[in-house]
Amino acid sequence: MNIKKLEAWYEKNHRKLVFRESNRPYDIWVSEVMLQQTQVETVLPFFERFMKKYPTVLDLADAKEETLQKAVEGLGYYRRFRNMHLAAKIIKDKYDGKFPSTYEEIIKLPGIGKYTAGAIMSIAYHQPYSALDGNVIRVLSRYLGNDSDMRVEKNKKALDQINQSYIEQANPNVYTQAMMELGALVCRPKNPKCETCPLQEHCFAYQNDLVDQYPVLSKLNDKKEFNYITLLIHSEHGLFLRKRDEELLKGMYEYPQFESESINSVIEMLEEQDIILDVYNHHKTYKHVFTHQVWHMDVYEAKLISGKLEDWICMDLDQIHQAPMAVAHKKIKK
DNA sequence: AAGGCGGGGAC
DNA sequence: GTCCCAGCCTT
Repeated sequence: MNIKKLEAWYEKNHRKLVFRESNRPYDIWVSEVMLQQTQVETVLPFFERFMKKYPTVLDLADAKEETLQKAVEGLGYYRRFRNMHLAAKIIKDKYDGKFPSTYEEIIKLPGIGKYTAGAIMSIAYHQPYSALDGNVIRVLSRYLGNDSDMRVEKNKKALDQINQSYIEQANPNVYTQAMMELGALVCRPKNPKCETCPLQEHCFAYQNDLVDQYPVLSKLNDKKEFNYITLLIHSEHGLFLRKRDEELLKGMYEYPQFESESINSVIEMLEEQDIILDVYNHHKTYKHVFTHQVWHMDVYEAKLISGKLEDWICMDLDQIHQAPMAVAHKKIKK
């Protein structure tokens, strides 16, 4: 690979991104975790607010769980930030607040896998460690004409080793960022701009007019569909919400909902638990799509006549505004 | 090795 | 609307 040409392309064409203006490992870490599964444009405002709120790893370690969740509300994959919080506490307690500087220590931290560890090592510490994300997989599989399924771990590992051999010949800091930037700006999933690509001369896919055949990614399983009756339960002091305890959207607040297709069966089910509702309005039907699930939410408004479930929390409008809530329920609005 | 885990952007 | 994108962790 013509690494010199790649690096020159990067120096001339890369975007100016706030999280690249710092070389603190903390900043690189926070941005890379936010960038997992998430586009740069989406991350930008979150990163700036986050850094104002938690300027150092010690501020993050001392953060209140719900305040932190609220700070990342809307980014999705919230487990990332529960792990980040745990890692910050480990850095505070075990590393005296100083971000560890070896690959072996960094990859042990919760929420940091091979990619993020490689990104921190190369970008923040200028060490030659491969950081193979989706962008780099796309660039390399096209460049090399590698048509193996990149959802299969051993195929990814083969590409990772090639990437490792490249970064050892490069300026690690520039190389990692250049490959990701090339994947984002030029070697895009659709409508790649091959005519401006610094690697086109030796790119297998481009030279053979096969760019749209790469990377090869096997299909994901179908999504499971769920029908919910979702309740906006009014009482004198506000609405009832509950805090989710299951892995999906753990810790986020939601309106009580029950897996069912009819409001009447939910009313009956609650009556058996001595909860009497006056359901007075069918608000709207919402659909929310996750990676592996689809929720169909039939939303009703009700007045609570008597009783309540253990996990129902009455909140006024201000409290609801403060509570971290996933988009699935946040978009339910009157 | 496979499945769970959100949300947004392109079209 | 439909399709596409994608690291880390648990099982």
